[in-house]
Amino acid sequence: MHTNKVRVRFAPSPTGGLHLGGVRTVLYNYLFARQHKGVFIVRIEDTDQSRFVPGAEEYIFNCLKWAGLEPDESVVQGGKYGPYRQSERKPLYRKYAEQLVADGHAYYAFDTPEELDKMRADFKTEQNPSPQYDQHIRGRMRNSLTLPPEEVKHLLDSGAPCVIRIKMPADEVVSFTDMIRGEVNFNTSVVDDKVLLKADGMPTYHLAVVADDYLMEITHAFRGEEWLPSAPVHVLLWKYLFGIDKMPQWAHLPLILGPNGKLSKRDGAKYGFPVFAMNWTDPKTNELTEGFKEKGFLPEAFINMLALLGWNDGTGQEIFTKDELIEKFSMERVHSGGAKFDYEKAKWFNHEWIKQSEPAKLRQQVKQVLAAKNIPAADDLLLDKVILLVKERCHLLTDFAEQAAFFFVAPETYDMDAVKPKWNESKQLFFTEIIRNFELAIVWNAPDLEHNFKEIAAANHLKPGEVLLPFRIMLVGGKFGPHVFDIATLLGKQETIRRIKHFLSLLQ
RNA sequence: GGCCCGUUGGUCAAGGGGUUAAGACGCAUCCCUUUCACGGAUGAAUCACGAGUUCGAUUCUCGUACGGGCUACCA
Repeated sequence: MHTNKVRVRFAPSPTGGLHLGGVRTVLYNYLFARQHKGVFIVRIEDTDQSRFVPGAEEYIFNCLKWAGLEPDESVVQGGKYGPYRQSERKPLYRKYAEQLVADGHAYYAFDTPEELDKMRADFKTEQNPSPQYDQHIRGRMRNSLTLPPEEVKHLLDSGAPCVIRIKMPADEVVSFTDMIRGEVNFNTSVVDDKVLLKADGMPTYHLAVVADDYLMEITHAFRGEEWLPSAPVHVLLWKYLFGIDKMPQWAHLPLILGPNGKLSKRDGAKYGFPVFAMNWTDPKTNELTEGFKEKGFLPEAFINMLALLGWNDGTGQEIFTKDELIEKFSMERVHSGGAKFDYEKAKWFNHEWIKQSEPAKLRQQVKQVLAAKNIPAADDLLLDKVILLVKERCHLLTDFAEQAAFFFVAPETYDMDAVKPKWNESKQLFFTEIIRNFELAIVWNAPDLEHNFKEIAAANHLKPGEVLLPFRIMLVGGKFGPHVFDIATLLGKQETIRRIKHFLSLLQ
């Protein structure tokens, strides 16, 4: 049954938007799997039924699809290790928990939520603000370790609500080797008796992750650093249940920090930059949180940026294609320290990707951006030329709306302040002459246009600079855009003349 | 509070006993460009602090400080 094939998994709980850190975990899983010709699995961790959020699961897969990080096995792709949704695996877990009880590594606990609250309140001191259900406390609680066997049997038989807790050893050192951090040690004396199986029969993450990683033959397990403190529980579970030699290799990824510590789903919209891969609408509040996709990011750039957030190949190279990442990524070169997310740098990555993309590659996305602003761009040939001309000044795909619009529709407003104060009779004459000259033009290209333009300017005793800016405003509406003669070329003879005439009429 | 993880410029970071301590983002100035960008150039770090090991520590060890995470019948 066991193979040597690399099998990794991303195990999200479908409770809301998929944020940066989640996508990066997916990415590292994906890259690792591809590099080792292994299998990438997505397993849905939906054991907490109270946190079910409709649509969240589908949303996650949409994000993965957009990012180009689709799994080989999952609820969508299927596979031989299913079901891939833990809620559908519910019957599998109980036997492992019971086995642990039978082996003396776990016990039944009958404490009610109220009793647990009371315990926490009673034992709370300044020295110990959050008392745990651990070896010091379990002797005072209602569980199969403290209750007489007959009573335990009675409670069990009568179906009294009960959980199964791991019985942490009194004083053992649990250690394992993390692929990023090296050897990590914990003393079991300070780890609490985590619940393994909940009263509703569902496993907690702790039991589920171990059982499913075993059942799905996971060879390498990557997750966020926030899981490090509970790693000893998982290591012990592996030891008790399946043998430590079968345990996957762990890598605890450094956290991606926001301005105030760990990025959280809750604060999704409050940072001034996106944290989710794609737009997420909370089904309860109907609140929309903007995603990187909708903000105007290219998936290639998004992935590239995420890969470099915590990893680099040591050469200084920053722009990587997905294939390059697959080839060069290594878990050993992942940083151990958390990284503060820098939105400016993220935009730089996107800019780089836009600049080096062929117009045809950007065409559909740019079309969508323009369509959203009701700007028609049906002519692909024209659109491609426009994209080529303006892409270097677009950091986000949405920037194309401003940078490309005037090629398709005449400006609605003009920066009059840049023209009017310096307008005079000779400029007026110059542009009427330009119109005549353009109307007679047989060839229509940038060099000839520029040549004629400057020659006429000289004949009118005008410096080119005096009339270049007004000309730009006439065509574009503002002080921006590519070289003005390139714009006129693409606009075409009729439209260029039309815009000059129109602007001249506005000046009257 | 306890436990765990971290700490090289504002941010991402290379380097892991002897270096002028890379590079990128951002910022500033300049060049190019009679718009805006692109491109190019230049500028900015006593490697958190204190001990120790050493001929020599940014690099190794230990403390301290600071930052972060965890401390639920959530993941």
